Amino acid sequence: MNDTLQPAKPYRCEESFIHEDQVKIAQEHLIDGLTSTYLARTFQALSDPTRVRLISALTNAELCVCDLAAVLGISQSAVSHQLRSLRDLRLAKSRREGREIFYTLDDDHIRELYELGLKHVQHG
Amino acid sequence: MNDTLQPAKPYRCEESFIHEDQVKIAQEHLIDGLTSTYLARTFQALSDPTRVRLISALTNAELCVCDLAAVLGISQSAVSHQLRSLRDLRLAKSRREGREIFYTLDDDHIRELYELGLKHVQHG
DNA sequence: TTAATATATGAATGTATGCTCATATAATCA
DNA sequence: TGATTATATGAGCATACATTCATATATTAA
Repeated sequence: MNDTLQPAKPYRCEESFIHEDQVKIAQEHLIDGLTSTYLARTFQALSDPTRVRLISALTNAELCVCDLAAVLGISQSAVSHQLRSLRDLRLAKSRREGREIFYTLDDDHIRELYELGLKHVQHG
Repeated sequence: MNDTLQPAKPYRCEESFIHEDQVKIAQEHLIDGLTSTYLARTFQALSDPTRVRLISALTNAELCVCDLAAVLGISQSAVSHQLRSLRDLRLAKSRREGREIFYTLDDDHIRELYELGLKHVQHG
């Protein structure tokens, strides 16, 4: 039959990739939905000024909730809520001593992430 | 006069720091409000699954909007909106070629941040 | 046991954000 | 020029989130 009767549809984006080679590379590095969700959550934990300040305060010291609130100048409740986020996402961990609870960064990845981000901000 | 008539107020959190030494260290590392805002915004750019996937696709390839949409399997409009966020926050940059616009990561800090975050997620 | 203190948490509220839909802009092609 | 294609963007909507307020839990002191 005559293939030309139905003109080939234009090489449009919705139907096929335009730049096959680059797309191939991109597909190899593309992360899946679940990984992207977890990764996004990690960065999300650092996406608030208050939490970033908490991280900065904890980079080299172990502090109780009360002192963290005082250092940042915000309410105890607000600090507690944010610390919970940091704890849930394994960015910070806590230790009880009597009626106080002391917080530190969970591991060195966090400090590295924080410092790398800071470098980016201060460099631009 | 007798100092004991007015009992010294308890060493409460609202009035003074409890752990002076740790507080001092924390204060030295505490970042100011403006810096924390900028830093938080940078992380915020990475705090969404779609944007993280865009970053992952761009780690080793330069892609046009259309191919990015196809690779991620989402609408062109959604991609454009997210690319704008990435551009505004200097995580990605664009280059026009005819009617196509190609995106790449803005600099190596971004790739490093992404890879460090990924390491954290995959390690836990 | 009662009071005081440190921390956590649920509800409410205002604000931000991500997507979709429709449309605008910009570049190429016929 | 008019049609097509690639990308950008504004409005609208539904959802998520950060803070505050009130209150609960847990530990120590009296």
